Amino acid sequence: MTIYDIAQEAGVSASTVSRVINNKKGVNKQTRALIEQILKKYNFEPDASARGLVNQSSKIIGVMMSDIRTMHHAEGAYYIEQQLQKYGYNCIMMNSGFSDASRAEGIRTLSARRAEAVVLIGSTFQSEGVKNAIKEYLDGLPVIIENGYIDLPNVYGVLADEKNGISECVRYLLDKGKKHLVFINKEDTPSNRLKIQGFCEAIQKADAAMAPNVLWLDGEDDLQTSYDATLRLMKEQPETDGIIYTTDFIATAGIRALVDLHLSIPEQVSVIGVDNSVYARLSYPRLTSLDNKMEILSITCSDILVKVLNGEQVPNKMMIFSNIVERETT
Amino acid sequence: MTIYDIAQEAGVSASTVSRVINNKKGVNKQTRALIEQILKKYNFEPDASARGLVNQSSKIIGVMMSDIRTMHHAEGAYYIEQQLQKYGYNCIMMNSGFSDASRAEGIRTLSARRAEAVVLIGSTFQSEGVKNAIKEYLDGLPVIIENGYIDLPNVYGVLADEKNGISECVRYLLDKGKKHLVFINKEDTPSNRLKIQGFCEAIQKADAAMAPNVLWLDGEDDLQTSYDATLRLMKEQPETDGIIYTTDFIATAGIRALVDLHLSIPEQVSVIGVDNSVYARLSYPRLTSLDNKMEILSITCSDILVKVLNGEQVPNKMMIFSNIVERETT
DNA sequence: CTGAAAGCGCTTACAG
DNA sequence: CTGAAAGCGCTTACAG
Repeated sequence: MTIYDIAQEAGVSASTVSRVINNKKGVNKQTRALIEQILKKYNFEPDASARGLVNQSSKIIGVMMSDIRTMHHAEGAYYIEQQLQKYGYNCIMMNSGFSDASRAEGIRTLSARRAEAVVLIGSTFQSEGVKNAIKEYLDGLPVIIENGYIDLPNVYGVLADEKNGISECVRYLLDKGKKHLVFINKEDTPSNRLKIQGFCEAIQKADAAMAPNVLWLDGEDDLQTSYDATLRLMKEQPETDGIIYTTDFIATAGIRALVDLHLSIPEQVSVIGVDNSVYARLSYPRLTSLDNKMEILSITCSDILVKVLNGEQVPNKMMIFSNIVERETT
Repeated sequence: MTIYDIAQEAGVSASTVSRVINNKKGVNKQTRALIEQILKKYNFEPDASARGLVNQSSKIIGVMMSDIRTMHHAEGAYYIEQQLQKYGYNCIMMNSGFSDASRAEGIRTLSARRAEAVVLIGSTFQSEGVKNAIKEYLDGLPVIIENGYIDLPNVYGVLADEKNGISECVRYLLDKGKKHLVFINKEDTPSNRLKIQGFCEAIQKADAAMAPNVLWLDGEDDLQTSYDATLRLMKEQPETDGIIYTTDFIATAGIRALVDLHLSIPEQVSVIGVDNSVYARLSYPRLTSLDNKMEILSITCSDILVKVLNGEQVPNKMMIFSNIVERETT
């Protein structure tokens, strides 16, 4: 069913039907009513491809993340989609995985779809490969990165200040009288590197003699790996009295190890996670966490995107401050 | 940049460029090489809208869920997208919220986009409103519902057998010698109704004199509500020795209430959740859970969708069996 | 207020 | 092996 079928049944031309569909004025009242009635009768929807073609506007936004099963990515995608829907945009979701090749491929697809903007969710998009793909396929198109930034005129970044956030965590633990802090990391991402940097700087500023103690997890099963590593840590370095985990998720497993070792939390060992996610609330004991404000980050991304699409001026780079949410583990 | 620009630079017609782009044979080797080189030079991607228009195929699948921030919905969306990507399809993600009106609106949009199929993730899409929207806007188009079914020739459903699953949970607890079971529910969804039905039937089959004890939670904050309700339950009905929560998520909060009451788990009270999600593993103690096999469900949905798109014959309705995964709470 | 015509960017018989 | 032409379903000046 096309606009011509409707036109024929109404005894008018396609032009008139188009005018009615698009609510343009200058159509006879009777005619308009008749056409509207026929439109409704068939639940006719004009073909978005044809419309996009003639209007040179796809009304499509590409939303790319490594894996939407990661809570934060889903959150970002949610806010973006909800916000853009209001403006008549639809979102193509792309789970890119973690390789630059597949990300470039996704960006290419988005270019073929004539997406009007692209949102990249996660700090891992901050890579040379992605930068090149943007230059090659997304020339001039607005690109927003959630918790990341790439130095290109058409790229906008909204970042969480995790580096200072972690530094604050260190100072907070030191203030509580803790002396032997460990940072437990997992995955080498720009975001995690900043956290480690914040950890090391704060330690060294507090006591130049202290060597920052950073542990890298390595294994398939994040929870099991974190549990095992924490068990080992407390055996090999029993003086440890404060642990910062790079995410709440792995922190919960580490806490379980401490509980199983009958260490009292926070008296003997304090624990801090990152994300202030639902995991922090579910944890036993409930987990103190660095809130990197993903919700605000996500909403800010949406707002910026809408502004860019409306041709408004926005800063290329913004930072949202993180803060500590205290619970039972400190 | 269009196919004509490429054609001009190569000194050929658009037809030939199109042939090269689509890997059709019958193009001079030299010409093909030249065109390919120019294509690469500009990173040219043919406009998907124009292609879709002439080919009468959008290569777009609509993926709709109430809220992708729900872990299960994200999982479903992930598998669908990954699977379909292999076949050249892209997915439009729609967070429909919970009202039939906004769902109908989303389905309408998908129809305008000329989506070639629609996937609905979650049992709540099993409603009259959605059924009507499908009839009105998606006539004949394949629709797959994850964990739900609607009786329409073009609708396919893959369901989790949660009813029997919960019955099994009841029998399992009774076998452990538990005598006073409670089912704690949240939200009135088709899926939850089946769980309650499974609970009641199993109780009454075991002992016709026993009155099934079902509690409905009501409140904004799921975790807090579940915590409070569990506290109250144990005060008012201290004989309770087995609780089944409708999801792992709310179970974790209930467990915390039991822990705070210094009740020993599972000796005094056994607990079972549903979903076998990551929450069950994070819970303290670790939560026994009814695995409704969301991953298999999601993968099965993708497979069915691909088959339907390939014109293969598939059953309209399938059921995946649930089973209990034992952990520390039983 | 209305319609014929051109054009958006592509693909595909058809003719050569 | 190649190109001119028609057509996919729409919108929008233009003329009346």
